[in-house]
Amino acid sequence: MGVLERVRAAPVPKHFGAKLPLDTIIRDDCIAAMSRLPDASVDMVFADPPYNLQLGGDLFRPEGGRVDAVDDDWDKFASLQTYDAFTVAWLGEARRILKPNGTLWVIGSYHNIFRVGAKLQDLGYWILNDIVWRKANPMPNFRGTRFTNAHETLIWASHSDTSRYTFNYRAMKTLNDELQMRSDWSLPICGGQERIKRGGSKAHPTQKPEALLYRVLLAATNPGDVVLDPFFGTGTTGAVAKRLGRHFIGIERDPGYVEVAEERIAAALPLDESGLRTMQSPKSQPKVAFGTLVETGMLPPGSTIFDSKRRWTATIGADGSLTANGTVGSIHKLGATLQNLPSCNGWTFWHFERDGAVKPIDALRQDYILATEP
Amino acid sequence: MGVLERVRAAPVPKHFGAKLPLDTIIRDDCIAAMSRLPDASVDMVFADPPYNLQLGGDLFRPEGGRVDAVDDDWDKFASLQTYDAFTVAWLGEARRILKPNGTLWVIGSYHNIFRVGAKLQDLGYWILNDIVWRKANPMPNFRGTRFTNAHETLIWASHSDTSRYTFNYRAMKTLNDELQMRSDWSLPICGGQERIKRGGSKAHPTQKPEALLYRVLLAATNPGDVVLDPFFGTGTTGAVAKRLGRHFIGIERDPGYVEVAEERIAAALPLDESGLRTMQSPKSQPKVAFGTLVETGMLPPGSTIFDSKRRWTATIGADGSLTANGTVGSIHKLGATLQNLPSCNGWTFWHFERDGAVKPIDALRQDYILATEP
DNA sequence: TACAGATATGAATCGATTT
DNA sequence: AAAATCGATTCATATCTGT
Repeated sequence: MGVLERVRAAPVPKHFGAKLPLDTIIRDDCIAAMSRLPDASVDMVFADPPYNLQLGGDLFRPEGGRVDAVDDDWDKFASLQTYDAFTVAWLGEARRILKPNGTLWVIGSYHNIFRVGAKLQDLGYWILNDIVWRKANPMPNFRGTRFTNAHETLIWASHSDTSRYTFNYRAMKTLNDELQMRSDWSLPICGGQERIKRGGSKAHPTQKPEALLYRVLLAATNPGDVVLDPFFGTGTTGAVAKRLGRHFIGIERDPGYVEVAEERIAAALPLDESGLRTMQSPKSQPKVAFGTLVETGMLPPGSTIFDSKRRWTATIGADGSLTANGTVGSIHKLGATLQNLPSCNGWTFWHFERDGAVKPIDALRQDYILATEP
Repeated sequence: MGVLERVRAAPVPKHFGAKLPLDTIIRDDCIAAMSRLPDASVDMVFADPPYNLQLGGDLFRPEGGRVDAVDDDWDKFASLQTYDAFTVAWLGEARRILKPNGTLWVIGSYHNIFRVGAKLQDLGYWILNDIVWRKANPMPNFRGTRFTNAHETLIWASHSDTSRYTFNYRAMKTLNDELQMRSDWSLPICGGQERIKRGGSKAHPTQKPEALLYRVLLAATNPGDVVLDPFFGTGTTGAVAKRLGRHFIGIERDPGYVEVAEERIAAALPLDESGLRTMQSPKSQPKVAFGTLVETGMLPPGSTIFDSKRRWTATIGADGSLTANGTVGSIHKLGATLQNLPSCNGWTFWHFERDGAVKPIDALRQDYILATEP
């Protein structure tokens, strides 16, 4: 039940046999290392495999800086077929090692997650949920060419469709202020003090936040369970497992990452109550944009709104823009421009009419929030 | 350009030839109907394919690839392969019909979206974003055995990786209160007045909200574009396309759904010009050369401009060239050279002073455009 | 010290047009 | 076809710098 206080890179025996190398990092290729682990021996596999991003040339920020992109060799694959073969290989070994009632978690982005999801279904895994990690602070789309890529996807799957898997429903509900935990999780990306640095720059290009692993392990393992992470990196899974009283087995090929992970896990302490609280996601009320009221037909495009004294009337555009006196802008900006003020709260400035009554458009926003809140 | 006021189910000719059956519903199997549409003829395909993996039909039984093992999984694997064959069939036809610069949207859940995503990558589509439709009011998980399934996933993909697709960046930014639109969209599920009923119960089990299609069509089509929906159902795509001044082609096998869709689209009101207007990106504004501002005396030759921090000052030449520190170049090139950057937007980099206020020279360009617009 | 302002950065499949 | 040129584009958070 106890988790080791110290962790060392394990030697590499031919077989681990029935004895699992608990709370150690195996420094080896993930498939080779997995092949030496016994059947049906771990309770969970958490995997953060390479995404195969296929990035092109450099990307520059509007102010001139260069984006420090993932250009590591471990993320490069010759083709989609090569990536698929790699995926089937590690997913297959993981399923063999997983207990019949164990579950698999994989995280990915649109570059790879569809391939991973299809292959794990092919192998007989049974998908329980797909989880959206909604990033509170993603990198913007600098070129204005697509939607801001603001989330990653996790797949949660059991060994098979008959598995009696662990799901700590009550813990999740408590964690979510007495509401059922949903399939979309809002969490910040890993930064600040938590982000590990070496020589002034990030130790790993894709370090995951501990809050993410915290929720995964709390939801789907029990204390004392064994979690295998075949793409251990700098050991987020190991650090959180130790904090939560779960065992881990890490596999990592890169000696530099292993070294960082060893130090990190050795320093990790079981969380006390105060620590737990800080790891929970801030309850961020989703903001309602004016455009949402337009999309949902509460204020249809082409209709008009006006200020309380009807000095100005504005026509609503399909994108939620306003036009008045030949000027176009958002509800806030146009209100400021017309009044010749530096700023203006459009929600209280603009009004609409329903059944003879004139109300600020903010009332519609309140209606929307009330109608859509759980 | 105009969208038909009335819509009828189209007869089923052998071929549509070069003439598209615009703003009609083809009452037929989706793949049969698609096979009669010409190559490279539509701007967008929006598809909400069946999620049910237990497709009984023998139409797409994988040939030859019999599964030898006789166990409980046989049915499951057979149905996965059947679903894949169906997916490849309709995705392939859709790609043939799509213009080279057209885009595909598919919506699905974890049951099918990974298979669809993998197959569309295999076929050469290029994924631009995966979009999470975060349901504001999802159905709870009554048994408490999983996370509340509170989202669905859309994939947005272009015909190929070299496509020059449509993305109305500015309209999306306006719609989202002047912040870049992200890849996660919070929208309510379809209910209330919008949910179509027949005989007291819902006319279609998975009717999508119009707000979802509204955002999709506003983001990735232009007025007058043609949208093909091969799984038309009760015609949400058609209703929104008509409202937004886009053309649609619907394909639906079920006569009951076709009937509902016909009535619904006939009742939909198209927006007039004022409602259709969206904020334009500077890209589509009339181009103004820097030299024009010099010629018109807004920035006379010999006067100086500088960056916001006044680290560099440049003198304007008679031809609109700039000179600073003995270097000559365009507003963009000199800005890049001085900062030692690969590129620079001179319009926002260089500033001028008027009445004590410092403004970017782009403000002058806006003044010029406003003054000279008809 | 406190606060304001400037700077740095995160899994990114992130042009278009003319010569 | 390749190269040069034109020109459009960023949000949230953490840390550093200067007053």
